[in-house]
Amino acid sequence: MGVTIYDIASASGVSIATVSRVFNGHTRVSCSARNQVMAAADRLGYQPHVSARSLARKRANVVSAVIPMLTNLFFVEVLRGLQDRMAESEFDLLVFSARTLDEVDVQLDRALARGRSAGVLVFSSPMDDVRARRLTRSNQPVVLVDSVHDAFDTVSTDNVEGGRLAAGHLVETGAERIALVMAHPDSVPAADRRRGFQEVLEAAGHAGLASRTVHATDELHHGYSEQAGFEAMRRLLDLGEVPDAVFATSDVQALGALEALSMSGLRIPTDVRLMGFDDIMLSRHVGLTTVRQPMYELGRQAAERLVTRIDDPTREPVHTVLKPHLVVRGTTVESLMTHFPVMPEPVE
Amino acid sequence: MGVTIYDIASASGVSIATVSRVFNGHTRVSCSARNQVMAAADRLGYQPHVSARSLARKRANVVSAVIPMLTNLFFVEVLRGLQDRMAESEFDLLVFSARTLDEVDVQLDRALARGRSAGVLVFSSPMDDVRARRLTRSNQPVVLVDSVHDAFDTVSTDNVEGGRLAAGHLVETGAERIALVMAHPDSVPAADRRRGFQEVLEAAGHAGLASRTVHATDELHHGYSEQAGFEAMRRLLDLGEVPDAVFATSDVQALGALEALSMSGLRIPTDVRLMGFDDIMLSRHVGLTTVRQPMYELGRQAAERLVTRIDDPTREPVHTVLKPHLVVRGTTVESLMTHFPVMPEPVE
DNA sequence: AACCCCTATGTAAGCGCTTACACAACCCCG
DNA sequence: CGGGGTTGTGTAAGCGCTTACATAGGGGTT
Repeated sequence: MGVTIYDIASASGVSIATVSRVFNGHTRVSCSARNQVMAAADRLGYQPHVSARSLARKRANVVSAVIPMLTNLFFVEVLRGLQDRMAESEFDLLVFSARTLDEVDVQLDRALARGRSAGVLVFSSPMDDVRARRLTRSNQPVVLVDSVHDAFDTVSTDNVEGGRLAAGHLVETGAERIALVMAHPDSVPAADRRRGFQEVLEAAGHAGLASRTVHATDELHHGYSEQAGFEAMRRLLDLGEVPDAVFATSDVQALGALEALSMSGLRIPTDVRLMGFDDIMLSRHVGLTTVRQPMYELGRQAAERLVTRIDDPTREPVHTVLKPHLVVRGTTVESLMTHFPVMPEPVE
Repeated sequence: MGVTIYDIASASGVSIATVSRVFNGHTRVSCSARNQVMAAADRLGYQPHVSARSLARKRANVVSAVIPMLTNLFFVEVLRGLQDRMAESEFDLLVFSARTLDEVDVQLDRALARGRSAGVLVFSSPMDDVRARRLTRSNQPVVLVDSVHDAFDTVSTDNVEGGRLAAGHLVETGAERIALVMAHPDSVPAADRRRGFQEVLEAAGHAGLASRTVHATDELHHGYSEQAGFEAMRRLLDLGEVPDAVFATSDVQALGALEALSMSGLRIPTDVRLMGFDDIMLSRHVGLTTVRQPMYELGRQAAERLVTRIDDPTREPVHTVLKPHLVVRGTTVESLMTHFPVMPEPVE
């Protein structure tokens, strides 16, 4: 059924070792032997058997990516970066996506299965010690994306700085009663964003953020969903005082908040300025001001890092931190508010 | 480094065959032996070696998905359905995404590599005979999604019907000068949509569609991009006559067209009605009228079909055709036009 | 011509698992 | 109590490949 190196060997009059060598470029093989083998392989349509190879080499030519919530477009963008980098390498990409945060551990198990992959990318998953030990024990190269831990390579965005950018922008637009729609407090990125946000606000003499903070809580996604943002915003409005600016710790939440605000008859940005975090594709179309994470780059660099580490598993962990950027659109600046926002952007 | 069945065998005082049997549920094993093995495996942290297993079983526990253009949110939705179904099975999912349509063949090659996977899902790729033969020769279970070919299982949407729905809606809204933004003519789904569209238009006595048809051409994506839609719309407007309704064969194209229209100072839907096809997430937020493909379901069913076929490779190919639905929003009906559209929808 | 070294190749031992086959122990029945 | 059928287990032969080691030539050197 399948053409094996034995077939090629007998068809080209050499031993299987030579055939194998040809297909690995490895050792020196005479030109004539190489040609014979190539010709035979071509004629018979030989393809090396992937599993046999991984077994013999003790190394898979696949890497795993564990991604929570493919519903969040953030991950889609990151995934693209990942894909693009991986396509350039010898590795294929196994995607383990989790519908809920609880499922992450299940998928992590699948991803870590022995012989499964040469390395693992873990996205946006809080790294408690239990999980970290699991990763360490698996004895595989690991790269964390959008979360940080000393023991592993990490690629993430400077979330504190992102929070600062957001606060700076809102203050500049003259906002007074600034509110915050937070994700689940366990989310480290969200906590960091808040920290930077608060820091700048306090420095600018704005008090009372705490009383205007609501948590988007949905058990499944740590608050990172439109629904959760919507509900959080409703709760915020129910508090009585209408804020004149809202920062949501992610775009999906901001979109939910947007719905809630406009349902309450509030005008954006006249009555309330609104901004998010990430800059997913949608935000451009909706005209949402946000802090851009270089998502594609996050994915690309993570892939890069993993490939490097697979090559040399002994080096010290490297922590890459990418800079976020402010992207000002209509939800904070009246003059930028158009129903149909900007020009299509060519794809990265 | 790795715990093998040999370790478990000696630790539990049985032979490797018994250990293997325990881990495959397969043959009858005595309760006591089973317990011993389980205990030892637990104690030593045994995990079966994935590659060794595939090699011995002659069957991988992985399936491949070849997906063009993860930039198009359509595929993201389908991918989610796929993922969800696969998570329920024993199979893990290898994702081969292509940046351009040309890359599809490259990725197909990787996906078809011998021993790589138990089956392959191919998305939205025109099936010429060359490709079909490649797939057949690879001798693997194959399921086509969003494209059709007699020799394989397929899961797709009734695109002709979708085209009819679109035309019906536009005619109903009283449109007179109806235009079409097509994808590359090689795209079978787009051609089908056009066919249904045209059919209804002619039946309703509308002539001249041909002269109001432009092709979104971008070499890389068969016209399925915002940019291509934008440019096509510009060309359409340059023709002189301003249409009062435009149907684009996909939402991404429609979004590009939307930009072009509003840049020309045309009001939507007052001056020009606009609709797309797919109903990607974005469309809801932008308020784009469209014909909804059940994308998630497309993915799920494709996965289902593949799993079934892997179980029984001999059965006749099955062709599943899902029904599209009209989704009316603000870009065709004035009264539905709100700046910030609808309530967040819970995720499927 | 004896020596050494280098290159090209072959032989065979795995990699960790599945599974056909053989066999021993046991039970039921006549 | 012996024959025939279970049932549980072990032995060993792969699955298709990589690779350490051995070996056979073929120079080049002294």
